[in-house]
Amino acid sequence: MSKKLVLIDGNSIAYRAFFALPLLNNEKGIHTNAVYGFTMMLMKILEEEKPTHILVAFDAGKTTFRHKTFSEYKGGRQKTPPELSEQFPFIRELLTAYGIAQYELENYEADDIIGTLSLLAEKEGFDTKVISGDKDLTQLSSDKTIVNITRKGITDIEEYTPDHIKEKYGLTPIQIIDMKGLMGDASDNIPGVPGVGEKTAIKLLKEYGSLEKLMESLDQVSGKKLKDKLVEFKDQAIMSKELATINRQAPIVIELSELEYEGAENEKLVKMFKELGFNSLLDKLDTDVTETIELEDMKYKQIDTVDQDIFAKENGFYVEILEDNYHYADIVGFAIVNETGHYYLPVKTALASEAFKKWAEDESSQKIVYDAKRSEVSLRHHGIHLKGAEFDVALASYILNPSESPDDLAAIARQHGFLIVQSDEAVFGKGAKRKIPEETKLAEHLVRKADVLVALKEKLEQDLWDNDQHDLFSSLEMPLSLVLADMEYQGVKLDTVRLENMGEEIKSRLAEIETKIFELAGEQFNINSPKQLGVILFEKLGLPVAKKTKTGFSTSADVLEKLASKHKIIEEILNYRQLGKLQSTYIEGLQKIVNKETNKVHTRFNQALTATGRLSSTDPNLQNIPIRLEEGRKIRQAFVPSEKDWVIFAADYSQIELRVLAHIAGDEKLIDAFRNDMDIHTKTAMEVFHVGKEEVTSNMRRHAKAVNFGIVYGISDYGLSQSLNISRKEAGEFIERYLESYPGVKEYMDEIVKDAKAKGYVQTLLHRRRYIPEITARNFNLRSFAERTAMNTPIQGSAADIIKKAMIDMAERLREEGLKTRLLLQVHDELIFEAPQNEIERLKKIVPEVMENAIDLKVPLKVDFSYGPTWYDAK
DNA sequence: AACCACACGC
DNA sequence: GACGTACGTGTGGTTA
Repeated sequence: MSKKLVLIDGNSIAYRAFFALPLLNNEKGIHTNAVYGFTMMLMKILEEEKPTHILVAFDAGKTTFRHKTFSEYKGGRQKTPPELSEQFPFIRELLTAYGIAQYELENYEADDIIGTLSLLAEKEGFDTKVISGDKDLTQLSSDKTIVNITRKGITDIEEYTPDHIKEKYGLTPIQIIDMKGLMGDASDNIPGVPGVGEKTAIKLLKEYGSLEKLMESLDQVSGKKLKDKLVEFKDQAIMSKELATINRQAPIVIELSELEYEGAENEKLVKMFKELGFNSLLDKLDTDVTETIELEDMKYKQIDTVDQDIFAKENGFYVEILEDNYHYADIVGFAIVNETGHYYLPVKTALASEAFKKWAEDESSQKIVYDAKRSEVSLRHHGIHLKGAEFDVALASYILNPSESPDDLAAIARQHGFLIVQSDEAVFGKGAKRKIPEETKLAEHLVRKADVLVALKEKLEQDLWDNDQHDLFSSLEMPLSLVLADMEYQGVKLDTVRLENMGEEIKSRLAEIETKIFELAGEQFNINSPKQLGVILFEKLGLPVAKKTKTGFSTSADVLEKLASKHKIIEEILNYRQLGKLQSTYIEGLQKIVNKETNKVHTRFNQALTATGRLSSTDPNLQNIPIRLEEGRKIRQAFVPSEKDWVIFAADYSQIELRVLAHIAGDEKLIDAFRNDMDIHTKTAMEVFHVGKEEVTSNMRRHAKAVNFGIVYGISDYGLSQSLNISRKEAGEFIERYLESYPGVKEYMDEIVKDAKAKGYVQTLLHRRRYIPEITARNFNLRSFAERTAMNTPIQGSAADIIKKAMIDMAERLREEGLKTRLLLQVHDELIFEAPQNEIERLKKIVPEVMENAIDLKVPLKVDFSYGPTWYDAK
């Protein structure tokens, strides 16, 4: 068996983890982010690399042999933050529990230990993997040694093989040292040659091979300035190279055989993880350890005849369905836990029982559930209308922290310290192996879940009160789940004949385009393969390469559009892509999921997913049906009312996010613009370009629109530059001018960032929260991203609050007025209904009225609507 | 099965 | 001195 050695640069990884993750605390107030990140990284490495041998190297003292060469080495470095220093003992302890060797050596750095051991390992025929956050280590890369450098965070890595280095820099691994010698390294305070950066260094090395050879042939170097610098700083360059060179002959006493990895001591790890509060990592450990020690016997009663005695005023009620998609899925079992006891109800018993149905439909009997909508919809398929589901643990958890994404009840329970439930994956298995276990195992699992629901409710409800979010939960999200359940259950009717015809037409057009493309390319290939397409375009046809992805040439639409004038094939490919997308995602996609008997599609709205509070839609996603291009928009002709002589009625908020911004920021100009119902993009163009209304050109309006878009979505200057195809500098200037134009907005942006820093979170008009720990990050990008998030979330999130409120109000109004009209879909700022012809006149009044009055802002909300025989016509 | 590149909506 | 840049869903290709 081949031998595999993993060498980890301990200090570097700890640093990376510390700066990449927010400052987590465990219960005792000890900082744990670096330990957590380190652990995640270790778990990943152990799983992916399956090393036979492993070692973590640490830097020893402050000074090393390099300081003799250059006393300023690593000078000017900020000292290690105490929040990080205090975590090193835990990392050491963690490694001990993992049974992983650690090593440090007086006068040497971790680099040198790794360099020495990897050389030894090469001689002994090991395959070696080096893990670090420091690119210097790439000089160790060889055909036996691969160097992984963390890119962002701790788990995203870049793999440096000699080939990759060649591709990236055009250099051999050894030449990396020469490069450092020439360009220096600010972080280690290695001076290099002033004025020589990466580009110049690479150029010189490609020409002369090494620093020494370069110095021998200095007279041949082109460029007087460069030559002078090289002459002047020759000695400094040579010293820099020496500093950057990893010592591969360090006096190490440990032997490779001592590094053998024999596996972790799971019990120690479990104990440590618990102390550190790493509950989410616990179940990644060997499952028997965590679960056998955690779970004591759960006493429950299996119910074969339902009688009144098993119900109470407040009940934990768990409805189990194994499939992801709960429409038409089989219910697997039920559990009820209340003051009278713990009960497991087999499906057959429950569904055949009148008493059970009566209880489920009894509003006054309160149920604490996990995923109310899921439970409601699946019960409705059995003729049961679930009522009294007043506390949904999944929704409560989401409201408390929308950025967490627990994937089952056990995960939520664990977050709150309840370790009495196993994960669904552990009980049911995953992927192809997912199945219903034997009944006693199933029963116990379900009863545990119902049990923990009751415990969680108490905890979560208190947290909601503490955060002033109880109203958001009980008056918005809970009632909304009922509205959404109705929408999903109702479904949307498709004209499948129409869909089929469109599919036929597209199919023949695709075939034509394909023929043309093959002719133009001079050969046949898979147009859908970016890899093959790249070879054709950029190698065979020799088109200029504008952008590369990490796997090869980029062939994305924005790249291709720039090549359109260079070759006729481009236009055809763009066409092919467009039609192919319609065919595969929309025509075939919808056909795959439509109910063959009713011709309806039943999407699922995920109410507990996005960090901003928006909904999402899956199977099918009905929130991304084409509209921008006419070709695709026609897909909407296949969305029709489910009853004869009904119509589709669509109503959308006009500029809801910018109106929300006007309100939150209290910007007078923006408020004024909306009160006067101005075209906001034209208005913005007038302000940003300092022109009158008449002088606004379409291009100015387009730019202004993109800036408004950027504000709403929190994009960066880079993002804006991409969407407008302008330089980043220009984009930055646009944003600046925008903020000058609307000083109230500028003030809001500054305040909200400050506020987020102080509180650690931002919130929406209806108290939806989003925590933004990265706001204090030292890493510029991480922090910038966090700042944009802080600015954007209250805007987008409040808009989401408002439309959710409108949905609830709308459902209530339709009920009150006894209308047959049904709400079918929500697409972030619009609501889509199906309605009988004879209700249209009333809807024209009611819908805008309800939507516009969902909330009271400093500016009016404006709703546009339209209707027609298909969704397409409702435009 | 997991990952990527790409494309659709807001 | 570089980082890598609204979000979410689904598809086909590729690789493991």
